[in-house]
Amino acid sequence: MEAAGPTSSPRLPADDATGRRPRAASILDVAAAAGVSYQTVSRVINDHPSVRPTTRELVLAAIEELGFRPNRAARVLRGAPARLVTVLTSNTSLYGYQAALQGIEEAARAAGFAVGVRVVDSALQQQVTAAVKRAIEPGGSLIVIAHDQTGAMALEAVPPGIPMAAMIETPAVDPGPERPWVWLDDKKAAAEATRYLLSLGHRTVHYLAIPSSTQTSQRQAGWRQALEEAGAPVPAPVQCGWTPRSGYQTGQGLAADPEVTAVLCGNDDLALGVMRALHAAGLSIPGDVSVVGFDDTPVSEFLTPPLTTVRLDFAGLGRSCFALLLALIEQKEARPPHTRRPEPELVIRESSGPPSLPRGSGMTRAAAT
Amino acid sequence: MEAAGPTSSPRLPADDATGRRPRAASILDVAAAAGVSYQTVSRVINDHPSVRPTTRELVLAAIEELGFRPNRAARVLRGAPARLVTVLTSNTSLYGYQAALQGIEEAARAAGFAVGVRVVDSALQQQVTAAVKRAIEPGGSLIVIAHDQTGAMALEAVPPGIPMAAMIETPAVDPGPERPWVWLDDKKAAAEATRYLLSLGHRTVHYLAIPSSTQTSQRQAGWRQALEEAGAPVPAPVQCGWTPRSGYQTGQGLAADPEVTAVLCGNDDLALGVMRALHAAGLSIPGDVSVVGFDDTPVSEFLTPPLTTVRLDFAGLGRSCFALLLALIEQKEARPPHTRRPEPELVIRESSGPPSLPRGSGMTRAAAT
DNA sequence: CGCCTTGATGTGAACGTTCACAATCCTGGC
DNA sequence: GCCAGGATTGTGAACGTTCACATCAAGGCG
Repeated sequence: MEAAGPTSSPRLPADDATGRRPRAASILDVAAAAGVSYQTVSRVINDHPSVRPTTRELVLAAIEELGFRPNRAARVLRGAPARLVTVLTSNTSLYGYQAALQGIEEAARAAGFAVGVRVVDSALQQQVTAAVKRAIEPGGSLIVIAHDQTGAMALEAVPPGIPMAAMIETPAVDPGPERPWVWLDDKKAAAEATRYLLSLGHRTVHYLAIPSSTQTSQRQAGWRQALEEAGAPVPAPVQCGWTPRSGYQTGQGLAADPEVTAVLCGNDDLALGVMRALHAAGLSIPGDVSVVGFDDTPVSEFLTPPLTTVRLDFAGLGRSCFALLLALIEQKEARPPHTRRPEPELVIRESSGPPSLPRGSGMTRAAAT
Repeated sequence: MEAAGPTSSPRLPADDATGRRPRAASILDVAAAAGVSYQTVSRVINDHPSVRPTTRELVLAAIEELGFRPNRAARVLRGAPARLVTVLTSNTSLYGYQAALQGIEEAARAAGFAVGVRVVDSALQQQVTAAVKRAIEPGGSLIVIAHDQTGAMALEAVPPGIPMAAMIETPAVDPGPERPWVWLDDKKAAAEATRYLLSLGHRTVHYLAIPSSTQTSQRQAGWRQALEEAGAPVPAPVQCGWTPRSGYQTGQGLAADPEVTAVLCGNDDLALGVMRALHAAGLSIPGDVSVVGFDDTPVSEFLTPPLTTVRLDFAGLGRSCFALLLALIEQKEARPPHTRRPEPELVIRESSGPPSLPRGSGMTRAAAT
């Protein structure tokens, strides 16, 4: 690390004798070196068919020697697509967002696209609109992560005509293939998780909601539907934030309510906070209360107890989303590829189990009816 | 979400009647609308002093009306700095990297810079060098996150002359202010955490190392130094990966070794895995083994038990790093601002406590001298 | 009153690339 | 040996911006 090595000069913009950064080699420099016209060089770097093989070799050698790389700005100025995707998101640290970004980056890199990130953190439509406008570059494209209110507003604010795809919350009705939108079907998954908890013998399941761009998310709708189909009582869903702290605060309330024996949390961070609060209140998991999360973050498997959760492949969704965008840009068939949607999957671990009624009776404390 | 709203057309690149995207307004359009020359418009958007106030108003009105925004590509082509920073990193999901990226993004956004992300995932110098070359845009700048081998290779591969700053591992000796490098001094923090554990009465502290770009990281050196100064035995450090799984696997070995009563982990994810393994082996934390991590990730406070850890402000470091880069680019005084380094801080929670010798004697099993 | 300075504005050129079109070179058929 | 016609190569222009320089009006000053 501390070896001075070959790069011993301080990294300052001005570098050579003239005090100017040495201009990068251009197509003209290559042309001169190869003894051809600049247009021939252009043809070579664009794989135009009618270049004599010997000429091509000549040019390629010159390119190699001069370390030539085409100037992206010039291409874009000329009207070429910039092979750039800017990700619009309200957050970069929450698991779902971060994993989505990772998936997009992977796919974009594989396709030779540059990736930009622009965080939009306002809740005011006007400011969001302005931020979206700033994010639009000539020749560029957009992916909007619209898992929340701000994201949905950003999606709304994207003007027509610019290549775009979006990751959205599960919609109530399929918007149809002409909308460049992808999502994970978490309604089904929420229902499955709820049915699973009911099947363990719980009388009902309480739901902790993460913020949503809609009044009631499909995640919540799936939960409700499963309860109703089973004839179980439907408790009021509890509105929470995204963070473990939010789950912790909510969990303190749940701990005091002996009716609560099973909790479905809108994400794993909430579940983590809930488990902490329950544990601190002297309740055992899953002995007294079962806790199920959403996401399957990398840590969930190693919590105490390991968390039962619905795995959501946000990285895969990000890759799909980019694939959709790419198809749109390249317009192969004018029909979006309708990429496979990664299926959510319930991962059963140790934070869920049969109830021991009345709660608290089990191994922890004496019953109190 | 599903409201068709004002944007009812499918988002396809071709949009208006001609099938071409409508060209964005240029400086010439604005000039025509305002009845001045294009150069005057250029002067207005660049805050050139000698424009008559009335003229300026005229131009600004035209800009507003046409929704004009200067074409970045054209400016860059002309030689202007692109106000673009590309973050080179080997990872986007690990906490330290992700928090650093977040900090950089915040600072960059505040300064009106666009942010690019480029993941370099090879361990081969040649491939890393090629990736770095590809990441360099005329007029652009670079931030290298060099917390690991790949990052250090990338840093090495950045040619002189392009504006760059880097986040590095704590160096053994201060490289001096002319290196545009920032870091968190985790040597001191590691020593502090180690002394803290010794002060609780532990005979020694075991260290689980995350991968490093150097043979022995300063984090590890701080641990060793604290042990030596206290005259405590120095166990062989255990090389681990980054993930909870890696910590879990290592933790299984530690659980079997009755000598181990205090473990210092290179990051919180390792600590999490270790705690899981110890717990699974029937050991109590901190009763049998104390566990201390590094990072203070958002979940650490809510683990069972809450994790004692060294808080590292990667987001703050990212902001500092960008500030350094910006100073370099703007060359105010040719002296880097020597931004304040966020200080690591030991956060004592419940995963650490006095030992109960011999291990397992305390409340868990019978003593055996 | 005319010269010089200063402020305000306009014109030409250049950044690096690709498109449209023109020019040149072959190759083969007759 | 000549010419059609494809293959190959070259020239001019344009993308949107800013720098360098020219122009023009107005004002200060001797």
